[in-house]
Amino acid sequence: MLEFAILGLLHESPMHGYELRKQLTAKLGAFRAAISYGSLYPTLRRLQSAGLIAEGGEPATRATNEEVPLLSGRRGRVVYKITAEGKERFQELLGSAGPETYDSEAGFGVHFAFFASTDRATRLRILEGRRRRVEERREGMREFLSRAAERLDAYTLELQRHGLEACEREVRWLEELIAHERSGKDPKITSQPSSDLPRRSPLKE
Amino acid sequence: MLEFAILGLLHESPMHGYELRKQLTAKLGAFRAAISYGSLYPTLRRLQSAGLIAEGGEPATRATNEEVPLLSGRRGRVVYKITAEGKERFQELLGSAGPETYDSEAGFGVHFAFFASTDRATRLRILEGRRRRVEERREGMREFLSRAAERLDAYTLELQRHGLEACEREVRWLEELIAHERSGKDPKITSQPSSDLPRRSPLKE
DNA sequence: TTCGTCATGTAATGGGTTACATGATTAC
DNA sequence: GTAATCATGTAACCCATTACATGACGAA
Repeated sequence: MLEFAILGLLHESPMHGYELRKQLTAKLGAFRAAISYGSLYPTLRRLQSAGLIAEGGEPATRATNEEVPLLSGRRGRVVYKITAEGKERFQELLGSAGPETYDSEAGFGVHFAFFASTDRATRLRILEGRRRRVEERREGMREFLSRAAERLDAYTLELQRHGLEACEREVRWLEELIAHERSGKDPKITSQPSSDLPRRSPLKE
Repeated sequence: MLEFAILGLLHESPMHGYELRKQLTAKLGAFRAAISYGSLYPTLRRLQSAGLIAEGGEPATRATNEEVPLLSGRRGRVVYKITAEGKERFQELLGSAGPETYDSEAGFGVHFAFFASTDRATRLRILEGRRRRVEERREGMREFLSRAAERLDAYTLELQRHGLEACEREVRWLEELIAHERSGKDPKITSQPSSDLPRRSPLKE
């Protein structure tokens, strides 16, 4: 998961670890807490050893100022960039549709977060796979609820009901997204019909 | 988490490992996948070593038949029961309101699943603590969305929006539960107003 | 000069999972 | 007799976390 996310971000632009964590927190924040440095830095090491990323990228071209921040002798930032093998690996992970892609919130979430880097066919495959999983889960809970409701205490029941509702909502959400993919347009912003937030420009793909 | 859940279930009735897993899956299934035996059995060992549970309970009195299933010489089932120290520990965990109780889905979920074994004051404390956390998270996402929306691609944005919505719904849910606790009644079953599922009897407490 | 935040890292630990191994019991 | 499911367990691994340690840089 971390590997995937790091490759995905470095695919967009070179970055150092600290910045990477901030971006990660932003990109994955919807379904996951911030990752720790104790996890991030060792992973960067591992990716570097594996040849998927390398030191010495030019950090994202920020405007005109920004005169190379004179980090001569000191420990300073280590800017990483993705390598050719890294890009290959990232594409491989993007397209992979194993159970890990649908099972966990995290697995699906990371893939979704990088949907902008994939083609429509892959997006549809993943969305449909996820929908199937959530539907299975939903059916399991429904069946369980109708069979065992009388043996459960009120709180357990309420928890179950809440979980079931979450499944139902996720299925609806996925269905909208699937329909939208099929229609060939950008994912719509469903919550702010009269929002002051700017509409997205077409996806690069 | 596992420790808590095991103690909670054995508090209700003695059980062997396999059965424990099934019950666990049922009770925690709303927010968590089934736990593995590779995790369950070692934990049972640990709890036994710690003196919180002990071998040799009478499994839940099931009807009249059930002539002690002659497990004489073989490996057979190992039925565990909770000890006095175990009960003490369970009460301690039930009442504990550290960050782990609110932060993770799992931490809150386990506590909630055993709400029937707690007093109203503890329930309220936990529900309000959880609400505060989710509100914080919600605010963080709102702020982020309004600040950074134009720099995000459509999919990341949609993921963010979906996450925010989930937070908002959870807060509403918690609010209902809190109001209900304060009113002094059982948690209502909100989804099946004309359900054929039986209504719950008053909570034991 | 001190505080916040930027920035990188290590060691110990945690809390699980998967895969494997074994065997009894029940239903067909 | 054979397949499903009940039942218990171990070993290897995974993917992270927390706590700790270090230090530079900018702003008050």
